[in-house]
Amino acid sequence: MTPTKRKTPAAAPPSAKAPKPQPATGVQRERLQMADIARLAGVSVATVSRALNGSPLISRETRERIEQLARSMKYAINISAKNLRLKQNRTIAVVIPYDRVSRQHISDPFFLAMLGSLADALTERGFDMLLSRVDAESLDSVAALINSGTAIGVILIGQWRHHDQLNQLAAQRMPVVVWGTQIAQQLYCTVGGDNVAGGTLATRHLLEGGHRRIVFVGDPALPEVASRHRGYVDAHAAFKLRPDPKLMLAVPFDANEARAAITRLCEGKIAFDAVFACSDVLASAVMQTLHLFGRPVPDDVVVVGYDDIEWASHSNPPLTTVRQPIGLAGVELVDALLRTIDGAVVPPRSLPVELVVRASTQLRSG
Amino acid sequence: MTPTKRKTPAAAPPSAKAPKPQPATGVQRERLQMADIARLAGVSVATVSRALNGSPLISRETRERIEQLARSMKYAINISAKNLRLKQNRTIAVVIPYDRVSRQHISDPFFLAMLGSLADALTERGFDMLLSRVDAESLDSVAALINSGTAIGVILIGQWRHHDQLNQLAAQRMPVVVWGTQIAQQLYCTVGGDNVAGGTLATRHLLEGGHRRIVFVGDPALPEVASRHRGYVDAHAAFKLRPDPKLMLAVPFDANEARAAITRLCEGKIAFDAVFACSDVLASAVMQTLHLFGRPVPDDVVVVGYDDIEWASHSNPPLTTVRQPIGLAGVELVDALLRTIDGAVVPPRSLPVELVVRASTQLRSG
DNA sequence: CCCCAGCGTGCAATCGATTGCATTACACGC
DNA sequence: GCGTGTAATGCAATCGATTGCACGCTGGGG
Repeated sequence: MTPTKRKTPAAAPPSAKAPKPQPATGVQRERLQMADIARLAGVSVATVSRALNGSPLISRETRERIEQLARSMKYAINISAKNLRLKQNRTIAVVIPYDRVSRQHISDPFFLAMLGSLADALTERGFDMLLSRVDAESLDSVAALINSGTAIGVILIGQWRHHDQLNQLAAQRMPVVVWGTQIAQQLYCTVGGDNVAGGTLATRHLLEGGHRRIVFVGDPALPEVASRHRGYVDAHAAFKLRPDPKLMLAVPFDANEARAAITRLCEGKIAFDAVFACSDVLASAVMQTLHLFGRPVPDDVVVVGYDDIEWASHSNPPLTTVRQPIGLAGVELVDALLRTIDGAVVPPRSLPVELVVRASTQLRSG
Repeated sequence: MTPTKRKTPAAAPPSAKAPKPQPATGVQRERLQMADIARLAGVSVATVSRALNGSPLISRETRERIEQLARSMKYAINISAKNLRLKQNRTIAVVIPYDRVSRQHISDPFFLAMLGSLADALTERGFDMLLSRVDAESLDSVAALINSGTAIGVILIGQWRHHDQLNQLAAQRMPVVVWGTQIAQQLYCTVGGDNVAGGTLATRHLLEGGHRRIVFVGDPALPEVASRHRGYVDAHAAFKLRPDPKLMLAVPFDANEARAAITRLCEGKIAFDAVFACSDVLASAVMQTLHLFGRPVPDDVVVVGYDDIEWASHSNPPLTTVRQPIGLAGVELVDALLRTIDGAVVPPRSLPVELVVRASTQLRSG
């Protein structure tokens, strides 16, 4: 009958508590815990726990006393224990895949801005942000983040060419949201700028400026770029035009390749009077190369970029570009992810973009 | 005493396991746990734990069988439980303070590169990287990260003007390492590029090029900039020169302010033939402004930057700059932090920098 | 005067993994 | 045949917080 009530060592020495097993590798210092607060307050840990969590079971008086004490002792709860007990976790992983072959780090300022936006959105909702470097070829490690309980969801920045792998992740019911564009038959949720509209806006602006041979710079193998290209084609169609395929420069988001491609174009004597680049970084490379060939922007060639990174307004000349709604992006990504985690099937969402006209597309008077 | 080899629990219901208490808010899905693997393998959880941790107590045969099973079932350990039991944690917080007043996000590509470098270094050592946004004015929240056990150490990117607060943190024995420069009487550990040497290298290069009126762009209230300025003065001294105070533009790391300052200088008819900017972003703003004033780089004015972000080699003209050892930086910061966590008092460390000469300081022949 | 509702608290089980110690099986020597 | 050593494994306590249930106390109604 006696349910072996785990009897505490009869006369527990009031101060010493267990033979303290030497912290493993010093990876965590000794910390105040709930039992300490309880002892000091002359109540049980249960009461402390309830008090600090604002349970109505505890009298206001007791609660305030305990809160006061905890604060003055700078008590901070042990998150591991809490998470274990509650089977809970408030860590979201943010992943920027990187290219294994080139071992190249993503260096586009656009991504820093996105990280900042995500950090804000997550912090505001009380989540921690785990930044993770993942080989773009093996997104399996994304699954490991979830499976090990390290994070409860993943935000992937950049869809790249990993549609299939993303679908696989989603099929395993991994809570994943991707910054990218909507693709047919995708199982995962994407949030992204309205890339078709962006492409259209930029191209229409150029066409309205009287330009007819508009170079497109960007790798259409990437879904986002493909959408922008569709916008580019659509805008032409609205003018009853069809873009010359020779003006398509399929280069990845890499300034060097953009330079090389523009160089080939110039040396190939292919005529063009405008460039639509799929990122401001690419646009920068393009402008620089044009300069080398003695083709001034905007007098000879006009250029439009994409993203509206801070640099765009400082460049020489300032760059006309399609502004992505970075601030909104963070909020929407986090929102979508949290809903996914809660089991909802969240439809892809595309956010409005706008054209910011600057000097790179305005002919100087004179 | 029937010597049954390894008896399995007589008639354990093979599938059902406990009355499953409904996951709190869906914040964590139901997951495979060690007990499941143990049951499937016909051993105890203790054996599974030892096997997966490579304990020599377990026979090779058993270990391999369990490893195999765990892998095929895609078992992933529960980190919270492990951390709780081991009083351990492998999360490092990386903090980029941001300015509360301007609510401005750090947008310098240099920081993205640094983040990448840190992510690599931490991943390699098996640590998670928690990216945290912290108001630069209240670094207390840094202490909270540690106290709550969320992270075991903090890497701060940027010393800014928070020397005193950093000292306070260190005085509380918070494991903190800062990317910055060594200051007298600092209690915390810094790792940084050799800023004095960087300033000297850049300035000497300009002086050797025959330039004598060298503008300095950067806010000497920031310790790193102050060191670079010392290098700037030292280099002058080596040439038996003293820089003209009027050529000191004390602007923070903000392109707009740099533009404004250069504009004032130009409009003020103050003569200068070279600029040393304390970041490539500032250098970019400077070059653009000079262009507006019809002062070509490098023909009229030469410019040196700092950091060697990727853009520097693509700018127009390509920018001469002081290269910071980003890759090394991540490794060294992590190293220093881990040693600090282990209780060592780690001395500040400064890393070698090098001058990368490009077209922005080379007079075009012709 | 007794019973019971209701409030405030405490007890003890629980989350999932680790590990000191106990236990089992077997081999070997005397 | 028995004691003893060794190798392999299991038992159960433990990490720190949460929470269902039990319990003690108080006051009002019967």
